[in-house]
Amino acid sequence: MVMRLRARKEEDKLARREAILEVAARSLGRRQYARVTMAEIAERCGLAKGTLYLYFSTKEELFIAALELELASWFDALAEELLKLGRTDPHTFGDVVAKSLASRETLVDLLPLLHTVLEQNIDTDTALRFKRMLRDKLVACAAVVEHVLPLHGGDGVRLLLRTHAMVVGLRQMSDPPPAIAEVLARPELHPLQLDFERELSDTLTDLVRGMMKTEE
Amino acid sequence: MVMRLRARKEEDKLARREAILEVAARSLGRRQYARVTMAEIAERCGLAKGTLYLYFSTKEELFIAALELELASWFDALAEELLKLGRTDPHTFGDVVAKSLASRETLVDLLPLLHTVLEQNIDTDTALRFKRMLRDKLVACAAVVEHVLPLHGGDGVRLLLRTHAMVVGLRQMSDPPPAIAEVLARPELHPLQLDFERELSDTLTDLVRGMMKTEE
Amino acid sequence: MVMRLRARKEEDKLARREAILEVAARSLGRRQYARVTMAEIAERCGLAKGTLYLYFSTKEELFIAALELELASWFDALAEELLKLGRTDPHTFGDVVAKSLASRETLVDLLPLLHTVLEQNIDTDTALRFKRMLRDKLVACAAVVEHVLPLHGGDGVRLLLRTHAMVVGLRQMSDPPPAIAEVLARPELHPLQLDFERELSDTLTDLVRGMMKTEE
Amino acid sequence: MVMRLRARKEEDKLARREAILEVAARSLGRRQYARVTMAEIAERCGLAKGTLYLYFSTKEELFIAALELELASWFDALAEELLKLGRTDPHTFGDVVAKSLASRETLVDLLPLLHTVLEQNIDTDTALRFKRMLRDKLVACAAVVEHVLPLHGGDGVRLLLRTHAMVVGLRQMSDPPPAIAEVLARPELHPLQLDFERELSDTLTDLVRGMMKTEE
DNA sequence: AATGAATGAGGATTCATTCAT
DNA sequence: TATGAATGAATCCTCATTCAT
Repeated sequence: MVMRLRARKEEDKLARREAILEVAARSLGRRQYARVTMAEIAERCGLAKGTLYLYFSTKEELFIAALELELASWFDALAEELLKLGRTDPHTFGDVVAKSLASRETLVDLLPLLHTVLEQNIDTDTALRFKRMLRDKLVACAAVVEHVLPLHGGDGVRLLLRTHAMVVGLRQMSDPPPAIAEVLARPELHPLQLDFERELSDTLTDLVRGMMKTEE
Repeated sequence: MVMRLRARKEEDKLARREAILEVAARSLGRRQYARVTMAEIAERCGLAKGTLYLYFSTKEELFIAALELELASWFDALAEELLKLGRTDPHTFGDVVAKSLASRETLVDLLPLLHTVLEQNIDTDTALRFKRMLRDKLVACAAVVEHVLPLHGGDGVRLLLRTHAMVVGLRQMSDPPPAIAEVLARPELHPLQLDFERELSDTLTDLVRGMMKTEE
Repeated sequence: MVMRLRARKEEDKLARREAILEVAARSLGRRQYARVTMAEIAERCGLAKGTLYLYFSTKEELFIAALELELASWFDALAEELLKLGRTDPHTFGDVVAKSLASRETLVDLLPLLHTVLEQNIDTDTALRFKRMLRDKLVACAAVVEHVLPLHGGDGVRLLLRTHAMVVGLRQMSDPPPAIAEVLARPELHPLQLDFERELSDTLTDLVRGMMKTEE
Repeated sequence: MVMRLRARKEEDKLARREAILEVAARSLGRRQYARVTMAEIAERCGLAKGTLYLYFSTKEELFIAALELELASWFDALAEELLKLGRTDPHTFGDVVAKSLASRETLVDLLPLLHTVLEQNIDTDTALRFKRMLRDKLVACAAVVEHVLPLHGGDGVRLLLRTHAMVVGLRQMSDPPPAIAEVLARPELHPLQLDFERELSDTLTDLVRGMMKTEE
């Protein structure tokens, strides 16, 4: 990813902004946030360090913008997919959600940052904007969820928040760094191994089942 | 917490070790791992920085040992409590587990570190020892879980891992730093607010309900 | 101060040049030179950063030109005023000079830069031009000074140079940044507080008295 | 100046502290404060950058401490010298003061920093401590000045403050960087050349004369 | 002539870790 | 065993200046 031209037009600048966001998200991978340096991102972008700061005033702003983008896009995609699905069952629902998340590696990498580092270093305005976006998308998507599953009122939001929590926790358990993966490969440690998509799907299925049962 | 004496005997050394672990765990709180410095821990212990390195060879070893301690103790306590409980229902189970976790702040603070930073910086031996401990406790506790709840075989382990995942995710969502808490206090952002214990309890209840054998 | 039009004619360019100089001088205030950025000056001018470089090839050139303007204008004004005054006494002289400087904040802000930063970063040509201007004005003004005060030959120049030195030193002592001003407000630190104009006037009065021919 | 040993004893630490201060002051010379880097000072000390921060928490603290040291020592030395002198005349006084300052290059280099950068970047506590020291020394020295010269009450402090101002201004005019010195060497610019000690001495002589004259 | 995006050298500061005492 | 002074790599960010448009 090399960008040499000057982004003079507004649309070029937006494009560059997004390009940076994508590079940043991909640079993170499963690494620690602190290990990703602005210098590295800049280099991968083919830009100078200073240029990054033309687009984002701090490292945190850069990453929260990346998360914002990914998150909004995921909510939209999920809502659309569920809408196409129509009335459905817990198993299918779990599958669809798990698959949509498993295919969005960068989102899943970014998500744990939110509470871990980003929220500790952003200003009120940024936080407010982000949280509002989150709330809007969440509520909108929750309505769709309640449309395709027979849940109690308010359980759409609840289910999505639980999904969020589950994703953060599961991802960390299912995708260890190579050194740990090697250790986990030993037969006696087999019970500690998890497949992200499969486990998320199963968990959601069970969870939805449990949330529906209450109904009667 | 000030320790000035020399720990000459083996038992003194162990006591000091644990004292350090406790201080470390409490020092973390809801802060970023990177923000907790070895200097700070040393000072709180009333020890010199160098002394910490007599007991733990790196910062990561120190924190993983702290987690190990907390985790083992929790598994044991939970197993015991469930055993006392005997055959039970999803709701009670959820309550018991949630309460036992909510009362162990330090464990809950430490848990997210495991995959986020600790596993990225420890050597194979430490990892192996930790994972083995985890497996042992997990399997033992899972047996108890399957004893008190009518689950399918293997679902005890599964439920505990899901609980682990849930705890990591939920905690981060339910205990934001003050600046974010303030933002979340706005009425329109109310849906994003969560109470850790209550939400964990409810989620586990629903999850267990969904996992239980249909008792036909 | 916004300038949007293109400066096509030579006179327009000169006008713009001076407009920039004025903005620059005013931007400095009592701040550190390093804290005044070219970006800030450009913005205050309503110009782009690059445009500044069409008029001045470095930041230092810009500021030395600003100083040059202020200084020349001050010398001229002072000479004129003294001429109007005619033969006078030390006290009146001190008053007049002090008042004329106190009313030229930007000059007084700019003056300490000369030796502190500007002279460290300008090329020989600029230095030569500046120094020649200074010499010319200085000598001319000194002649007037010797006309209104009974000084020994050569003491006009000497007095003006001493005034220059005094202004630089006094200004820094009499106009501290707010945080320091607050500290100085304490009663026990009262002896360290100075009023620029008053102190300059008194000092010059005393100095002239000491330099005057003993009128035997 | 290379220091390799560890300063374990309090007195060693103090010695090292002062060694650093001296290196810092000497590193400044007639250069811009911003051009002196912590890295350079560290290297000249034969220390690591981090070590500097064990002794001074910021660059500003380092330089203000250096100034404090020099200033206090100068006031003491001057007071002592004047005391030895006993009742004296303006000319001798000017000579003594000028010589004592001319022999303290580092003090004279440091002095202009006080108002230019240091006071813009220090916290209230440091400022207060510094100003109190300054006041104490100033008042004490002023008493001696009034003892050796027939001045009005309060004129001792006034004279010393004027001296301070004069020093800052004169030094900058009398010791230009080489490039400027070369320019000033031209015959027509001769009036702009000053010798620090001589000019300071003469100015003080005249100033004191003027301050005494008022008397009658 | 004017723009402003891009540059990139540079600098202060932090902190886990080492090691002389 | 304990200390804490010393280390030095590492990182974020700034800003004067350039240059493609």
